Amino acid sequence: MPADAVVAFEPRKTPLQARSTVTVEAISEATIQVLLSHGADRLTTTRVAQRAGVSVGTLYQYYPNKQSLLFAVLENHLTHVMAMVEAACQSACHKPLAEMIREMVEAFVDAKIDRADISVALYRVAADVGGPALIKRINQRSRKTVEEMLETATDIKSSPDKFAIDIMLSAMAGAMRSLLEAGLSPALARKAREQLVLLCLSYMTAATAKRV
Amino acid sequence: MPADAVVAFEPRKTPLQARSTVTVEAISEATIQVLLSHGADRLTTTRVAQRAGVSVGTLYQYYPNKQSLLFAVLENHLTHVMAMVEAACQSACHKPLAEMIREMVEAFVDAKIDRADISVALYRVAADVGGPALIKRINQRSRKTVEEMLETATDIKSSPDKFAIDIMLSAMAGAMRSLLEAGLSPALARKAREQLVLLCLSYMTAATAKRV
DNA sequence: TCATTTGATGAAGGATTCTTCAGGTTTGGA
DNA sequence: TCCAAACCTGAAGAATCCTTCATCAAATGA
Repeated sequence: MPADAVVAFEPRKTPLQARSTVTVEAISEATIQVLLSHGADRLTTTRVAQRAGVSVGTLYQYYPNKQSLLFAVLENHLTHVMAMVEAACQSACHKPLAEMIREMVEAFVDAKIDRADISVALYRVAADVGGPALIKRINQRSRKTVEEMLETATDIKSSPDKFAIDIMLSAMAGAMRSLLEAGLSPALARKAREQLVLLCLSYMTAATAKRV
Repeated sequence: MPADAVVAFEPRKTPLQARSTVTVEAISEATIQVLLSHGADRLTTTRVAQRAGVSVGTLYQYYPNKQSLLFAVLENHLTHVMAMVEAACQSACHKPLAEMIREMVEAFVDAKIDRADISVALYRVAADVGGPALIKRINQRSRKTVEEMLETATDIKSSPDKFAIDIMLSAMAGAMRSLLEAGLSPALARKAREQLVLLCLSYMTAATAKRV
């Protein structure tokens, strides 16, 4: 394969019969299982197919290559976490800054902890081809969501600039990553929530104050 | 290779003659070059050797395997960044909190920006076997360094707990990573320094206040 | 029922890459 | 000068893994 080969990520074929719907579901689930039990670098298409109870050929009928498989799982996870955050941002509109931040951060932390093992497994996948671009998209969308929420805050005159929001979100995600990778007991999880809220809130407060 | 095989990271043999000293230096440098030009997943031992102007066999005389090669480069980078941070912490002892944080954060940001390309290339290496353990060690040492510095602060009664420091450091590193991966222009670099200082300082201030 | 479409199989091709080792070259000291 | 140790070479072994395709099985609908 040439160095600059273009890799397709889109599914090759969409299931029509009920039978194949079950199959793609099984493959998707098996991908996560193998990711958890063997790790990203020892995940092979044959192993995934075996775990899903189908043959490799079947796998390649729905995913053009191995990367598209991992990409699909990563996209699914990120989309899910982001949906949680978006919902929190929706419900926190027109409230004071402190409540906004708390709801948003807690939604993020809870979503991550809820799928801690998958999160950890996917941190390696995220570095693969396609991952960075996807993350960039998700980041931009997250930034926009938070930005729009902050504009409705009842107790600040002007919301912080885009750059500050980016910093906050990446700091939050980075700290969370470190915590997850270190292994997070339920006891620490509560503390983590609290501290991450404090981190984001104190920064947002400071960043906002500067512009009033 | 069995799933739980133990991989050696230590150099296989230490150079005695001047000739071989040059060789290992060339191999180490070539590893970085290949990392930058081809990326972590397209780095092969043959390519590194070729770039270094030696044969593969020579490479394997000093590094027991490919991973130890990458491990060495990663360790070198992390150690360098950490030395910068430690120096800053040293010189910031017995000063007010705000100055401490500023010096520490700026040292970190500058060190990272100074080797931005290597940093980005190594983020993928860091996820490989051996990386997590190394990072854990570095994190602990960083935490200790910052902790000791904070205890000499002239304007706070009690320093924040370990957990809060961990959060701050991982948030700082996470935000920096995101910035580096997005590509950081010199203009943005200044803004990043400033904002990361604000992030860490506002959090430390808040975390400290709670315990006084 | 039966033809057509959809789905599944898995051995084998093809490509990549790590690592070794038998044999050669260079160095440094006696 | 000469030898032993250090150093270097690179073709080949060995292992792994992605992906295809000829072939078979199942489902759909007319």
